[in-house]
Amino acid sequence: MPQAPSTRWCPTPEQLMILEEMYKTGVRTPNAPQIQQITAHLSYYGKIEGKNVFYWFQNHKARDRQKLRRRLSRHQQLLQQHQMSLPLPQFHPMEAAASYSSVLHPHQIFHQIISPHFLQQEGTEAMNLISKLEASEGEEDPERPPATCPASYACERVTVSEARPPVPPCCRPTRTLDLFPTRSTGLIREEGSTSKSSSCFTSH
Amino acid sequence: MPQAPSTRWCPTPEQLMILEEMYKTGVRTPNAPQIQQITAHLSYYGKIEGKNVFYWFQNHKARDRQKLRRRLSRHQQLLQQHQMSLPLPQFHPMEAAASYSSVLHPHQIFHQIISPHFLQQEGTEAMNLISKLEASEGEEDPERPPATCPASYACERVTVSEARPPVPPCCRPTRTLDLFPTRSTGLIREEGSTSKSSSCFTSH
DNA sequence: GCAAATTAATGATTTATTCAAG
DNA sequence: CTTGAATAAATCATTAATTTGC
Repeated sequence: MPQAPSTRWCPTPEQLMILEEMYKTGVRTPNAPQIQQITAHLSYYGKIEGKNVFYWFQNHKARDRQKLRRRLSRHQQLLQQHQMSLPLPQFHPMEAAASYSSVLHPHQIFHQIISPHFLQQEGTEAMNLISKLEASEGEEDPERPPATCPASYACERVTVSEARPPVPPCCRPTRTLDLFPTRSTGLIREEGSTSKSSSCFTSH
Repeated sequence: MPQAPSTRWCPTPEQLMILEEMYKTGVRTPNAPQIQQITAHLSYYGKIEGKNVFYWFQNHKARDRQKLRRRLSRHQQLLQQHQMSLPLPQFHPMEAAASYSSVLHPHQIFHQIISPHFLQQEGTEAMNLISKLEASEGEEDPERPPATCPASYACERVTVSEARPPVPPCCRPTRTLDLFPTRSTGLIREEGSTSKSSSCFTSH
């Protein structure tokens, strides 16, 4: 492949890595001299112009903000939805929230089966942290030798599993799965996409 | 108690299969309700808690990224060797950092070069910069729907594109899983969609 | 073949960052 | 400037694979 004209800058992995490092370090809107300098360094790894550097920071910063905004609005929606009654038969708050907008991919989430217990466990993580901090009494989960639960985020203790016997490996049903019904999908996007978190819905 | 305590969750093949399917489909960071739901379903196949699901996605995602990064840096090295002929006037920290392989220590790297005057950015100058830098063709647009990938890591331009189709029918266990929908959104960013195929399927 | 010894995977924790709100 | 919220990265720890000596 003769390599098309290549109308625009295509950062090499090294360049990208360096730029991201700088971003992490705090660089956001480098001024002309800075850009020059950066460009000079990056040019070692491949063709690049000052404007590329400039645009990169502009875009990166903007997209970062955008990402956050999205997360935020999603989160808010989630909170809001929690207070409303379920609009649709199968549309749960979380789904609605998660699937929302900007990304235009309303997909998400496996709704369907949402069992009743769903709505009651929202207490979660806050509780977790609190109990953790208070070093209260261990409730369920007698045997949790060390650190008890999930550190920061994680999760809520789902008690769902207790509804069913452990199912020793040898007894596992093999045929099984019946899974999720489908439709929705997962959310994708990237890591942050969904509203955040695995926890936290307790409003704050 | 003859039975060893078994300190950590050991996913059953079915659970693993389902989780991987979900991952492939795009699920990356399920939020609490989603985790609950997933947990509820998976609990049918064996003991499992919400935190296990949470951790699984965290780890899987992280290791996927890690894998990609590793591939990338290898690629970089190759590229570098190509350019290695260029004499270096002086080896700057950033270059050194960038050039050395996978696990680089992020912090510290750029501090020296940048910190000093770098952080004193002046917002207003941005516009002028464009002209200065000769930003002739106004391309990039800061706020753009994430149709593509968020500049951030995103494009770590992986050359390995592996947009895989939703779920190849042929690979689905016949009567078992019925997994999900599968609709790929193709959004996945940095991590390729692949999930590792786990080795744990056998035995258990 | 089969365990003890090693090594590879991967579950679980901890630590650092990021942006925004107060 | 500090704190809140939510990770992602780094790291620790255990389990499963495998290799190896008999």
